[in-house]
Amino acid sequence: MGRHSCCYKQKLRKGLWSPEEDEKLIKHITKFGHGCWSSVPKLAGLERCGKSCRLRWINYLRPDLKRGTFSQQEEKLIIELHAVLGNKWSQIAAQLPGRTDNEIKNLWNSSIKKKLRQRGIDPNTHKPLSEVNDDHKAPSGSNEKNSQGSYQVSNLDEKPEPPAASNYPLIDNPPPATHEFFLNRFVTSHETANKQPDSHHLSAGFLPFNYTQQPPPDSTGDLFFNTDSKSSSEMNPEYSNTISNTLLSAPPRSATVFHQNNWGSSNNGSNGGFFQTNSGGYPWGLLTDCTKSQNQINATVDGEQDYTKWNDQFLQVPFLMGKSSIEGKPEPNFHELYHGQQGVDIYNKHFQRISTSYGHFS
DNA sequence: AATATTTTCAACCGCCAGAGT
DNA sequence: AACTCTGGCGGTTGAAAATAT
Repeated sequence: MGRHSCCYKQKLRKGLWSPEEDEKLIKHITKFGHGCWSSVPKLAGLERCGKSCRLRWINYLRPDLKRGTFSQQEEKLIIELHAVLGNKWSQIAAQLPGRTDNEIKNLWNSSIKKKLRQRGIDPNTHKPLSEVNDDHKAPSGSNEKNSQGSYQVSNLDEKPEPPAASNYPLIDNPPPATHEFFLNRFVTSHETANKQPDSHHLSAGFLPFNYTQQPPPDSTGDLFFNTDSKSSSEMNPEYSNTISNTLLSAPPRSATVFHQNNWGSSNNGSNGGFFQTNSGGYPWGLLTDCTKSQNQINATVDGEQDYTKWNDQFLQVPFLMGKSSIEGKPEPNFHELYHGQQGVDIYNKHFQRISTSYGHFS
């Protein structure tokens, strides 16, 4: 029953990765990108399944991970996001640059949950335990529900008493838990991203980074955000369809393999380009796909494949989820925000993948 | 110092959706 | 339509590390 095919293969190593395996994987991806993960083990000389390689890279080896302990600000943000998104770890991770969903999930399960309970908050509902279970009397700390039905959480590392010790409220003036909250929050907290002189902005919200101007005519792999308030039908589907494919990987930040200069402009020389193709540079990420023959993959190795590159600015600015009108736990609704209309699911999917990818690689 | 217990977190598992055949 | 393959996700496990006794 339904085990992943890779698990059937014999002689595949499991368990912790050795430094030698790490080195092989790093060398391979640094040089060739991951392409199709299922082909990585063979090409990299690893006795692992592709899934294991992917996980090792995403959660541990990719160079843009922050590592280290979480700051109080990060913990606070995780709690806020969890209150709205629930256990959508990948979506939460998308808002915390350099952090992985696995890392956040571990933090939540090992630490934050406990802290919240100690402060009388049910970590599942984010309501006082007294409301969740009549047998539990919530402490008279700083986490009481306010008049709007939300609660405030003080610094979780502080002792619950006295209430005045609350030095960072969870949400200053907590609105209902909808994505409007995120719109408001991030627009203000990242407003500098909107001050780029050449930026185009969304009227209904924002995507806080510069967009490409127009895709170069010969580019096939560029990310293209049309920001001229056109409807989705006006957005060139040829380019929009490339979004998910171009955002799966990021270049290494290591100075030895990554040069900012190669990222800044589109390959037709115009400014404002985010991604660059057809101009050599550093292979990273989705260089190949599973539909290519081995010869084509080899051609990639020889440097004939288009490379997708990330703009460093993009990597540093959090992505934003769109407003959702769905009641209860909302789902990101990118196209509604972005295009002002519904029914273009592909944009939603792209958005989610972008958001996730951004979280993974920033 | 030795042992027991608890915590951390890297990795795995199973499921799902999408794409391709 | 049914099947396979793949990537992605959230839940869970268990070895290693940290802490308590």
